[in-house]
Amino acid sequence: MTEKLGGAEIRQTFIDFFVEKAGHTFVPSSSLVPGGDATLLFTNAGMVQFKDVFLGTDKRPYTRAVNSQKCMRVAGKHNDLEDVGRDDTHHTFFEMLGNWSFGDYYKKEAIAWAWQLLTEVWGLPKEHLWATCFKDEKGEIPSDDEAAEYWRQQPGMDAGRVLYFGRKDNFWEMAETGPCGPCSEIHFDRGAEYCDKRDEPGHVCRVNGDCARYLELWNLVFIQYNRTSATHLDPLPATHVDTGMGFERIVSVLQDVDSNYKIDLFASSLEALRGLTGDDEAQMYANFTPYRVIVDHVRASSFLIADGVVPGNIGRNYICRMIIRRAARFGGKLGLDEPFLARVAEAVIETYGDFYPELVKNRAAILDSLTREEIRFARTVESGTAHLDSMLAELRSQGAQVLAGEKAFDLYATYGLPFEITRDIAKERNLDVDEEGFRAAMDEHRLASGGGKAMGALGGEDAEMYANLVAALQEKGKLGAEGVRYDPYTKLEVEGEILALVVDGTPVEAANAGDLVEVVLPETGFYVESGGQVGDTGVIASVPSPSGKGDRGEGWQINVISMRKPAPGLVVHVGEVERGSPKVGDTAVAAVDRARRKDIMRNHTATHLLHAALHHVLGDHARQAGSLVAPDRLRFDFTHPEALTAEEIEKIERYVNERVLEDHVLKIEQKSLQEALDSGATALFGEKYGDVVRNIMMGGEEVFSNELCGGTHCGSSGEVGTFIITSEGSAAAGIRRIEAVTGRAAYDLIQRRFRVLNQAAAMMATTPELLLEKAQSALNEIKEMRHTIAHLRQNLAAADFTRVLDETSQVGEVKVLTAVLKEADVDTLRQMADKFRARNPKNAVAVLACVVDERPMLIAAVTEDLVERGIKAGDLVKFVAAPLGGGGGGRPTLAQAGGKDAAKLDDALAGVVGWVEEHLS
RNA sequence: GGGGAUGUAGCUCAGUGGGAGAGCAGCGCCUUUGCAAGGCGAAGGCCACGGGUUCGAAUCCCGUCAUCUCCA
Repeated sequence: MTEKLGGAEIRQTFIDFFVEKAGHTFVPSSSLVPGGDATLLFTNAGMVQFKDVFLGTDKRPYTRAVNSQKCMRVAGKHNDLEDVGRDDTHHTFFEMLGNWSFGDYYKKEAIAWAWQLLTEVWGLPKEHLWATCFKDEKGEIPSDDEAAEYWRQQPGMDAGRVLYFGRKDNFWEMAETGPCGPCSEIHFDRGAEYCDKRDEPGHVCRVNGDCARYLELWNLVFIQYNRTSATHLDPLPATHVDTGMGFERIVSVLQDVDSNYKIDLFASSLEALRGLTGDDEAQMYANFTPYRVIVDHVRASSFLIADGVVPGNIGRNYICRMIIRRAARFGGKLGLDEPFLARVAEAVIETYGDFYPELVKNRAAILDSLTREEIRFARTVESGTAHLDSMLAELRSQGAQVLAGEKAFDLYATYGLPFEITRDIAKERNLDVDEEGFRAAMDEHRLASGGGKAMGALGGEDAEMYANLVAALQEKGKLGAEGVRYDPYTKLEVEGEILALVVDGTPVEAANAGDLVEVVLPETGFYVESGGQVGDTGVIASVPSPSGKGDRGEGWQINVISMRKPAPGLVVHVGEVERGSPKVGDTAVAAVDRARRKDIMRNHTATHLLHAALHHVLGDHARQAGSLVAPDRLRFDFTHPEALTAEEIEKIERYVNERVLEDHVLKIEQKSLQEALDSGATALFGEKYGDVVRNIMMGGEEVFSNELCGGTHCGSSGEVGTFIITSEGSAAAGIRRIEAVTGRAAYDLIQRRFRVLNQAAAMMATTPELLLEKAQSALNEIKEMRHTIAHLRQNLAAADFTRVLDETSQVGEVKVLTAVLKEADVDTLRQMADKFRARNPKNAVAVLACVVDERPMLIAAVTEDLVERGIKAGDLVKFVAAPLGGGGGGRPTLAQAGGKDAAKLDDALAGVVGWVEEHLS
């Protein structure tokens, strides 16, 4: 090692080595969001984007590849997020360097190149390198002597440094079944001084040991088997190489530093952070954990946001939030209470932006999302702390010392207050928190949330049947190597022989009327649901044979209701047999429902226009996060932090309609992914593209829409017709959803709205233009009238009341008033009762009644001195209401009741005097 | 996908089955040399939405939606 290489140079020399020396194609890192793999939360290894190549369901135009893949390892089976940053080796986000052979070179070349790169290009001392090979401890799988022999042949490699290990270390499997094979690892001996177990008696440093002296640098996987069961391996016809080298680790070795966090790639982030805390280097290393946590997490979240994963409360978005909040929390430990993560993120973008341009492109979104999340978190902590305060106050009043773990968990699960913060605050007040109880409550919660069933089954068990079906048809020459020819773009109607029929998952020779059947044709124009665009429907019908006129009666018809791709190369029409009985070998015409398809095309083209409009009106951060293109409507989810204003919605709608009226011709081209991206096309994260992509552009000279898309589109934007946004709302935190209609649906909507408007205007005896004013004045009038009526009622009731005020009975010195005030409502009764008590502050009881909607209502008022003598308004009013079929209650001095039968009101009131006599003590 | 919490005046929130409230902001008048402020007054509410229980629901029950939050 002469001169230290920078991290960026190390990455580049790796790529250049394989591109220049060995003819590899450089393949850019795929998104952190794995395309088309629902079993995976994040891309966690270099092989993710090549998985289908190994499985044989995807082909690439190259057989040798080299890449540096963005990876996230967080959550998943082992949630070790809390540990990241506490040591020098773990990361949430990291890069994985790899070279790949798809049925091309194998062990000999892979080993030789690896050796050459490490020792000659990077100049690692040969005597410090060790290699491991596979030897089955069960003796069932052959040892990989071939690889071992190649290792021994490398210049400067000593045979004593080639070791064998068993399945755990040196046999690689993608899953319980599928491609697998032995692997070979290269380990680096950093020297005895790196051993961190020197104090442990009996410790011996060794490869695959447990101390820090030996580092696994590079894993070369040789895929040569297909595992069909736990005990059976078939040799593969073609063998592959899959290698992976943890980037941060190799950089730390080449730069000779004792921590992944001391490599140059973290330097500017740490420096930015120190600029905020004021620590010097020594102070930082003395308290390195918060620094490591923050720079790791900011790097991870910056890359996530660049790939469209904004902080939120579900799935990937939630992970992003968790990472950001953890970083913010550790910032607190450094005394950083104001939002600061964006400052660190700037350093990350600076460091990584050259190789990962998505960071630069999404700079504003990254900085903004981080700061917003920090603010949100601060708010959460503040309100959580308020809850904690009241809990601690209660605790203290009970003289307790320890806050129950359950309560601490409640704070966390319900109000988002992290346990550590709870503990710290409690500590400040000399109180303790039951951590064990907290963990127990957490486990219980995990169980209650139904852990584990989040991942749906992927690929039905019938996949094999369909794969066999394709193979059989290809063997018979009925299908080409590519399988069913699929062209939804130019052919809406095709004619062909029925190649297969499947009913209830079994291939059949013929189907009958009423059967739900899957139909395989040599080619089809029916679109299969993809990229949000729903599949086509239509009709498959028999073609009368040219000779016989008589088969008309034997003709059959299948109504196609959906489409699917159950296996690579196979497209099936799912439909119901309407009449007749289709047979394998029959000639058929498959025709897409054209009107429906045209509606879909309008909506899809409109979706692209909408996407462009969002960029134009809201900014580049508004990116697609989901889409549905159906015949009757379109739905579009996109990243945007707040609700749209009415003006924004109007602007967006106007922008789309203007582009429609300008009638732009759509330019649709097939080109390489790189070419498309270079031209500025928007690649949607989560979508998966082969190397040749379909690029759709609008705008001629000034392109305003440029997307990769496999969907079907109008010839020109004018065909879309009117575009109307029907709703705007929230789909998830940080994600807004717009629904819209076009063409026929838009016209129907307009017509319906016009009808309502016209009818409403007619009803109000005015014109649509003046309707708003008229409605407003009518509402004002109604309000005024209500006031007036209430007022008049009160006056009437007051007059009534004055009339009956003196018609009281005496029970001893107690004055008892009962009256029915016909015009009153409950409010008025209450006022009257108050008035009565004001006039008779002592020794008075009143029961007033009215009738509302033919139902009796009662109010009883009792002066306070009588309450002490046993006359309670609640009891009294209950007594009166009972014969009316009701009940009541309230405060001792004022109570209210209702009943059902107003006719008995007088009788019921007549009982009041007796009741008072009885209860007065 | 599942658990918990919240939804009341423009804002922050109180209100445990019977009169929908407070503070702040806004409006009017008054006090004050001015500022800061103080006093008085009026206005502002489908108590998220939809069902149910009840004589009676902001309040209890069920459902929906939205926001916050945790687990996966």
